[in-house]
Amino acid sequence: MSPRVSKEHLKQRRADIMEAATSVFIEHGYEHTTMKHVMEAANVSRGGLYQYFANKEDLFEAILEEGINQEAEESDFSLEESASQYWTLLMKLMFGEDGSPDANMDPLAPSKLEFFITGRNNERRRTYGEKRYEMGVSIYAEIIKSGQESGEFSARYDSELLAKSIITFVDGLALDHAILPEEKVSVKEQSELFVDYLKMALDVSSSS
Amino acid sequence: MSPRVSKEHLKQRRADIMEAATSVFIEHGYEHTTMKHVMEAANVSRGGLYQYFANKEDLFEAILEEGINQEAEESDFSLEESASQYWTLLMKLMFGEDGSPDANMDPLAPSKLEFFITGRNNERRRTYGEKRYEMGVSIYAEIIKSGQESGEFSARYDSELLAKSIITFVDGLALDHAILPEEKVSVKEQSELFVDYLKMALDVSSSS
DNA sequence: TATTATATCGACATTGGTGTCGTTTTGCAA
DNA sequence: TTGCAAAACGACACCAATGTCGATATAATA
Repeated sequence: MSPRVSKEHLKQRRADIMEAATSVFIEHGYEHTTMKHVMEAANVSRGGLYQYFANKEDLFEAILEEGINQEAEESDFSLEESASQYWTLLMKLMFGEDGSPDANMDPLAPSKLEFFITGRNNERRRTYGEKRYEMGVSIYAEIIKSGQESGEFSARYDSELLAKSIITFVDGLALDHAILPEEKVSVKEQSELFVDYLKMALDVSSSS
Repeated sequence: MSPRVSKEHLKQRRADIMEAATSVFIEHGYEHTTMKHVMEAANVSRGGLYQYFANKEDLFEAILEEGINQEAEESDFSLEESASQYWTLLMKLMFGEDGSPDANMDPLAPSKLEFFITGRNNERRRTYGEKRYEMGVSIYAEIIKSGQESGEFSARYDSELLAKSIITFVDGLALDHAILPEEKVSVKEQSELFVDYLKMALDVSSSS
């Protein structure tokens, strides 16, 4: 009755594998990475790898969840505490900490798209995708709604619909950028234009 | 020196295979369809199939090209002849013949997304994707620019950037709709909202 | 009708990836 | 130290898909 190694070590090993796997997924994409790729990148044997993850899907989902956790703690949000400035909050949510449009995209985004698109006929995967979508929509919608109720935003448009439009924009940009270089897509310029649009739709005139 | 069958027949057979293949791609998606699926759907033997198409990629590209041809001849455009009404033209281009937002999406769209995303590390495929993107952008940009020059549209925003934004929207919508049912995505409502936005950006007040 | 070019067929060898399982190694506790 | 539970290993059997190739069937010609 003695585990070979401490739980610490196990957690660490698992984390290491996930990190190595992440870079593999970034390089090859979801569909084209194989467990062998991961084995090599993580310096782990076949059997060793399968001890931690049942298969590629399991591994990728673990990485996805990990990502959610990280985001959650990074932006453990000033939340509604930073009151009144819902616009700033919205911008931070869209573009990260500095809150202004840039050309930085999540390097894992293309793999995520693959994962959900190619898995759209898989019940489990689709359900999971829906959950994430709803989650994303509700986060944006909540902020917008709060802003509208506080009077900071115009209530001309439905908050939920605006939230979905934001997601559509983000997804569309991620998709195009997954295939094309950012200059061709004009990521930054498109983002700025979209922000302009949001300002109109929400009647915000902030110049920051 | 006599072919076994007429060229007519060969064309026809090829077309039949492509049609059958299309429905297979729609059902299973690009990555998950196999040549065997196509063989069965098209009632053709392995050897027979490979006589017409070297592999799955070749087959899918043929379908893509076919699609472009069809679109081109469908909308062999009143073009700049239907002059002055660039807005109508724009709407037709986005939403098809009736020119108003609906929830109809190209059923092959999800497979197309797969094809380009999963092939983003393939030189040939990426180049092809870029060509199609540029093509799409230039079509929209041209109409917008014409409208701006004719005075029908405001020239406040760069036509190229607006064109890219349209593509981003369309792609984003296709992506989300590939995974989620259209009610969840609110395809029609989002489209209407986007059209509103375009009206603002182009200073169009048409109520049609 | 006989001939022949070739369209079509389907069996096959090959490939590449998966998940398992018996063996070996190793860190911790006694 | 020593014993052991389980972590790590890697060979292996399996499977699904691919592209090829020699054999066969058949439509046009002569």
